[in-house]
Amino acid sequence: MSDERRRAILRAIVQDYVDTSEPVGSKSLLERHALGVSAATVRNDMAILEDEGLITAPHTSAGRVPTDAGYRAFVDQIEMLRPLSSAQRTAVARFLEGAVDLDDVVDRTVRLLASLTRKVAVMQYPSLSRSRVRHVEVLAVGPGRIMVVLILDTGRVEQRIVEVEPDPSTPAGQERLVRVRDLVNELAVGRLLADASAELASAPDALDPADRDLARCIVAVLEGALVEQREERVVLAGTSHLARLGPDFPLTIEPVLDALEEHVVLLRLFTSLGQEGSANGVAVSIGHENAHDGLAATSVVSTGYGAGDDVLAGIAVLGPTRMDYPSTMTSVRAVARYVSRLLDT
Amino acid sequence: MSDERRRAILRAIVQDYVDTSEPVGSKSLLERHALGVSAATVRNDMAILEDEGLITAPHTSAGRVPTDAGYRAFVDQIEMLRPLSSAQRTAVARFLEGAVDLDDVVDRTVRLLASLTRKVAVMQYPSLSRSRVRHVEVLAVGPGRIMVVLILDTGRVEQRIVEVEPDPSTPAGQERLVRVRDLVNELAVGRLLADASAELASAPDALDPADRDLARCIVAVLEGALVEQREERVVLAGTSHLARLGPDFPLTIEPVLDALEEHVVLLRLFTSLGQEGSANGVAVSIGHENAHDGLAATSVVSTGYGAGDDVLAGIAVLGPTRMDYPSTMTSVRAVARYVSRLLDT
DNA sequence: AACTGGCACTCGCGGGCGCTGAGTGCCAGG
DNA sequence: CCTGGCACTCAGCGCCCGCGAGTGCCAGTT
Repeated sequence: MSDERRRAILRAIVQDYVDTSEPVGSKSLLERHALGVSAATVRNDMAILEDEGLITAPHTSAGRVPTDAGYRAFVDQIEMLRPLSSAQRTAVARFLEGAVDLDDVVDRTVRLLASLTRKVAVMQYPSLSRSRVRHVEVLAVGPGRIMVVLILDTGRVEQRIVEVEPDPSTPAGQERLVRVRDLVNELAVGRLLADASAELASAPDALDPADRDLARCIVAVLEGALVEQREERVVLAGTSHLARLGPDFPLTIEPVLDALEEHVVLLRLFTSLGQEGSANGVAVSIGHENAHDGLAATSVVSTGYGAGDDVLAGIAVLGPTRMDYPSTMTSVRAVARYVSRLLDT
Repeated sequence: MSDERRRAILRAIVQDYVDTSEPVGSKSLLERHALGVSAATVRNDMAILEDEGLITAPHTSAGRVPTDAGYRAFVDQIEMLRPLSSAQRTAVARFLEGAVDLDDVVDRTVRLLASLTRKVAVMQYPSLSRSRVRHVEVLAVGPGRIMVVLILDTGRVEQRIVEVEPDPSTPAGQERLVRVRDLVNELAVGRLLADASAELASAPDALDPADRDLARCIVAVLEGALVEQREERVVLAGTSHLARLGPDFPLTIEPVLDALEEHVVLLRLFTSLGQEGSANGVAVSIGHENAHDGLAATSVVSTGYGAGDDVLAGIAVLGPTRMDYPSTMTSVRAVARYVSRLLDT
């Protein structure tokens, strides 16, 4: 029956522990929060919370500290996020305003988020698979080699050089290139990369045999680019904030730094974004919930961003499990929205 | 007159301190090194070395520790570097062998160097200014816009989209593009980017007026790419090794992490490479010698690499000033040589 | 049944104390 | 110019002890 109160106590413990970074005991809890009960009652509830595995005592006769599961419960019961303060909001807008190109947007965004949250910020470049084709260009470079250039609406440009038969640098070859290029553009422009790729799969059949090989080759390049969405670049900032991780530094910071260097690991942070964890559109992964062992002492707050409705890529913040989840979630969400709006133009 | 002996003592102090990471005293020095003199003599010499600012005592009645200047003197008197052990050599070769493209070479190299030295490795992508032009392509993308693609012999591809008058997508415009492109290629292919740029500066004059604007435009793009050599990408690995920096972590690691995030700072590490500090071709920057304040507690060992004789870019290792300079220098030089050979093919 | 006040118990943390040992500077003698 | 010896310093370590925050449990109240 006192379930509601126990939730409140858990919430209070998490808040105090985040504030003070010291284990919190029944008495000091009452000093800071006006729960309507006595210390003894709080103690009893704490004992129950400990049985449930939500909090734990580092030593006998010390206060309690939330466990990963405790933070999880705390995060799950968050219903609404306060919006950013207006001062912060203008700071965000101002900082992002000056960006000149895509690289600059990403760079500024990730730095902004890092300094806003005082944690490590991670940002994925807009995903190829979710962006649309703006133009495909094909050109001959040297005998027997062509270059395929793919321009996407996010401003990304991908190019690849491939060998091809027959020699495209002859006049006849040139003509063929133009023909195939026009066809490809007609079919692909304006579509999602994935859709375009599917659409084009059947394209070679519509051509006369001489052109088929060439077209297949171009399609293969597009598909290659699609597959490489996994190899997306990831940018990060604010690693120095890791220095505030805990008192037992060297042990705890080392695996984290290692993890941050593995781009594969970083990209995996964003895989679960489809599900949209909380109702707020922000996903939180706490401590051991993280796939990578090196991140067992950290939590990741992530969300997606993108022009319009499409989720192009992910953006996240990484910090100690002992973090101010609500405000971090607010910051991540706000920055994601701003950058989305920015990319929309 | 005992100058030679004092040098030997300094050398011994540096070696012992690097090994033990504890201040070294006169007595323990004699236990590990067969200098032909007594402890008292060593003490006297130490006092002199301290007066010269090469060593310092953290507390009264503690041993001595080398200062930045002490390390400098130590490094300057190194004459030859031992080559890599054959086991290491095969490990290096094996690790780099599997690289599939330029990105992979850089990635593997920097990781290799980090794990070899157990320090942070920093590597600059091959510099544009030192690489040669392989091909220039120009194509119309949409009305009034052309795309200039620059292919370099290091495998890099740079592209830029620019607005141009008159409209190049008309048949006449197409012809113009081809004409100018052929001219540019004729003049630029095979040259260093810088040379090509200079050569092309006068090119527009040789064309009839209608083509001039277009040619100027292309030249401007080339020059833009040249200027951007400063914005070269830098890759790093092994940041987790920073955890072994010193006992007073948070204070010392934080500014270093910050510095590592500023690519401008990292690039500046390589500016002095022209001078070729030591006779070994490896440059060392110790503690406060570093331009950036955040690196005051670290030393940087750097050298250049590149296909053939040209120095394309830099590669470096960053670690605490208390490091094994000779072996670090050996590793850096060896890896630079291997990667140079690799790029030469 | 649920809450409260009280009580006995635990134990981490910080301060004070004294010893030890490595290290130093200096001096007188070879 | 080097050496052995001597007196001095002081950081680090181990030890002890008291404080105080925190706990669990129990008996009493509502």
